[in-house]
Amino acid sequence: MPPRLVRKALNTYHHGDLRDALVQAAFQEAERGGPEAINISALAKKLGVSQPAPYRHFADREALLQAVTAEAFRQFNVILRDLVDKPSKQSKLSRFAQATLAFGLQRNGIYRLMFASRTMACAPKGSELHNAAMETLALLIESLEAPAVGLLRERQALKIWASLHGVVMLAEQGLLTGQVAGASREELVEDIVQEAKLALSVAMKAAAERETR
Amino acid sequence: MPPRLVRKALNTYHHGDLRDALVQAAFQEAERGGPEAINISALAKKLGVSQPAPYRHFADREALLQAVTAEAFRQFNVILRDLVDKPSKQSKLSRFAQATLAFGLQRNGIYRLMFASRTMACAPKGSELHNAAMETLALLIESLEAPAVGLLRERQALKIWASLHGVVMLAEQGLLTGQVAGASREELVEDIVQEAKLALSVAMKAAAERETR
DNA sequence: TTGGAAAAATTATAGCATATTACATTCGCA
DNA sequence: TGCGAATGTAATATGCTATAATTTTTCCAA
Repeated sequence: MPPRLVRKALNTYHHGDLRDALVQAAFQEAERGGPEAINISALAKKLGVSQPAPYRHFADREALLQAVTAEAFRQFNVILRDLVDKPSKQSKLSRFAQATLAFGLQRNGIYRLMFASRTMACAPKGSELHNAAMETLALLIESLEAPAVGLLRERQALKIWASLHGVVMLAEQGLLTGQVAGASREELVEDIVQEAKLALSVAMKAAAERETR
Repeated sequence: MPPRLVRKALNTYHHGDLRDALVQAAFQEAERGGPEAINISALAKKLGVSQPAPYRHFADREALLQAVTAEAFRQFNVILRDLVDKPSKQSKLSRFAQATLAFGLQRNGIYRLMFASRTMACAPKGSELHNAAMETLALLIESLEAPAVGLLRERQALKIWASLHGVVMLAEQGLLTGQVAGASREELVEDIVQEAKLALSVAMKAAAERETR
């Protein structure tokens, strides 16, 4: 992809790079109020163009949401990649998990766009969006730091992913009762990490025994 | 609650029981297309009343969604209650978990209304809606069939709830890759159940040892 | 260098959904 | 029976998505 040239808007008739500006502005809105907060008309006004102008760049609202979601995954994956690569006392998995929790809670509008909107559900399997999400999963699998034995790693990763996602969603819905049964949400996530590690090592051992038998 | 009298609509000016009819009709729509599919105007037309009529019974769209969501939780809790009480070979927890998965996938529109919409997130703590959700959690805790030791049970229940919710959501978003890493979604859920039982018993044993020390 | 097609805006407008206001009808009880 | 509360209607405002027809700008090829 060649870098998009940002042209100056001298005459204001042509914006310069409306497409990118729309994605950025929509991202901000979603950060505040989630997917519902993305409003084509409002964005157009904010960027100083007429209401129909955005439709030059996106077929419809959903197409804009897709672009914003893809951008969100890109940012999220960069955060996770840095975190997984960084040396640390804690395990990679623990860092991945805590970062997901933090992202899900602090940037919940964006998180919902990524994991709880129709946009993702409608993204077909080979799409850029779906691939971006699979990249997140790949990072999780990597952070397990376990050898590939059948599909044990992948399967465990999916369970962890589901657990983390569930914690974020339930917390945001106010269904994780205030004290989270005597622990913070971070402790709950740490629990999940430890249980998962245990389960994975047990499963690996069992697989190894089946092998030698 | 006294049973609501259903009056016959003779003159068609007064519907008879528009409030209830709206909730039922909205429920059907949500079952098909999720929360987004609930459309006040369309419901009014379907029920043969004018567009503003629904507003006699619900302050706004969100109020109707709340009523539908409460109804959904009631139905879900009845299903779970029957299942948990019914004698069976499988454990109560396993039945609870599989039923949640089945409900979440087969009646996904309703499920999203209950667990992935702004409606629940906005329900304050003492509200009917929040209480209905807490009743679901209580059923899960009961299905653990474990003695109360501190808040271990409750904490484990929250983790299981999160996992199940995560599996449903990821599956619906197409993020549980086709084969679910070599297993069906049901097997994945059974994994979760077994891991959780193990973790709970380990935690209980540890707690008991701390006690006697 | 310029002329014309493509790209990127604009104005105007249609359509739909939520919601409010003012008015009409029916119900049920004193 | 008659009056107030409940429930409905008609008319309308507002806001958002989206399209059509038109205008302005860009940029490339002759």
